[in-house]
Amino acid sequence: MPNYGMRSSDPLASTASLIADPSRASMLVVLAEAGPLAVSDLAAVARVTAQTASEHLARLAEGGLVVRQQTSRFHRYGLAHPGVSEALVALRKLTAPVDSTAALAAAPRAPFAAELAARSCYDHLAGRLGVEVTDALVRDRLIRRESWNPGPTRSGSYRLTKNGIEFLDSLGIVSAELRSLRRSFAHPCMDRTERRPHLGGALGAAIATRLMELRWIERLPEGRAVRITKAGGAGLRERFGIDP
Amino acid sequence: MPNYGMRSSDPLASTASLIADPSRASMLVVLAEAGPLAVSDLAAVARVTAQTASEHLARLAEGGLVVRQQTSRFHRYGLAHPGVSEALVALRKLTAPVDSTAALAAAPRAPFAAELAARSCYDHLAGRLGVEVTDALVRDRLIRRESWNPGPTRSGSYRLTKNGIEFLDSLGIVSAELRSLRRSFAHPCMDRTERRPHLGGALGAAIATRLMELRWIERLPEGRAVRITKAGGAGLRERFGIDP
DNA sequence: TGTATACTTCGGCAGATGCCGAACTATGGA
DNA sequence: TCCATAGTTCGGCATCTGCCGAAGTATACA
Repeated sequence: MPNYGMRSSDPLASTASLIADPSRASMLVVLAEAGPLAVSDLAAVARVTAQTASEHLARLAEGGLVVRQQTSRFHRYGLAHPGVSEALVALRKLTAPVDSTAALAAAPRAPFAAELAARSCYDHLAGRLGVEVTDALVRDRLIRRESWNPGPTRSGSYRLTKNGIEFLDSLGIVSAELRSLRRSFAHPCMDRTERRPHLGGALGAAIATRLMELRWIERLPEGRAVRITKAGGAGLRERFGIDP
Repeated sequence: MPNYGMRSSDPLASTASLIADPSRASMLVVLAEAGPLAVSDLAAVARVTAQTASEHLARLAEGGLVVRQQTSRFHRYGLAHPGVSEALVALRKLTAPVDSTAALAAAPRAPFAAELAARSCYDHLAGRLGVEVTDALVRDRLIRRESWNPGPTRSGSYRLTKNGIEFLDSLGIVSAELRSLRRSFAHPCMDRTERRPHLGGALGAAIATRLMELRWIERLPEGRAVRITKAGGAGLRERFGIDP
């Protein structure tokens, strides 16, 4: 935003401007969801080059939203404090019209079963759809579960295979940068209702985002439910081999 | 922000961008503090012309942050729902570094009494300084208390006198637009520690903002305390006739 | 020592946007 | 009926900033 005539720089506005960019916003969301990440991973998530991601992260760090953690040779950026994700949540609540009674009254009742079957877990898919997509990816050897960094919090990690890269690329998910995802954050996230893991982390988020872009799924105006569209049913059947 | 290549428009980012402009941010803050206001008043607060304010308000309304209330001939814009002010608060918490232990350790201990004496009450002055400034304005007949719209929530209202307009103008606070402030929002706000009213509302916010610009007071990195600078001490003595 | 990898900095381009002057609309009162 | 006031719309300007290619740094490993 231009700064005409000497305006006093408003801290509120400048903080908001850090989140006001789509690339930075997606980075922050993924950091809130998946924990500290490397620059290249965040670049892949935001679909920008490493240079651009680096600049964004520098700005976020200067603004105090993220911190740079130096572990041996690799940097990682993480959210600076819980207040950041709280602010993201508060902002997110403003996206919907939020006239709750009117929204409820206006909501169509028809696709109720589909709503329950497909949910989003903050930024990735959950519910039956999330589990089925994950199962399909494992079944077709597009991702492989690894006990790479076992521990109490992360029960494991998925690794993207070469075929998986090609598959996602054909789906328009990222591009060559996905290589960096290959050895990083794609972790299982236990589903509450299905009692089985679904794909979380940045990879899960990237898939969910892409399915939204393709209009295969649509976020419902209220809550976390997502709806599988007609095109989505066909697409998921054809490309993922699942029958939603 | 440019929208290169076809990026999926992120609702989180676009919501944040509504707050990311200093003019809009100040309008939202004042609306949260003082309730629904007319376009001209908000223009005065943001220090922009009515045209610009109108455009900003249209954007905010389209984004669902404010609503336009039509009362007879005069429009008023107000916050659409409480979530907006909650988001403002959440964002505000991010302005300070907030590494609380480190911030506390790094904070200089010297001007402690001054910190307590001067505080800000969201966006206007509170504490001893707030009360003294208000008293001085009343004493010099620059504002006059009116029981214009008495009620349980707003115990009254201040009205800016003609002398008051000139005084504020000489301080560089607004300009001729302050005329519109004259018949609107400048309400007393009970101070918790001083047990006496200080000047709240948009007028109070405008004064606080101007004192910040003049570097007469400085917001401390943490909390609501403000510090009276050396120049501020002299200025407040000379112009307001108070001895902080 | 040289190479590979991860990241950062620099320079320049392109598009978005805030700002205002001027003109237009709508409403209420002289 | 005409005018005054509040608000909006339009056009153009200036500036900001996100984006990338290219080049520069730093660290580990052969």
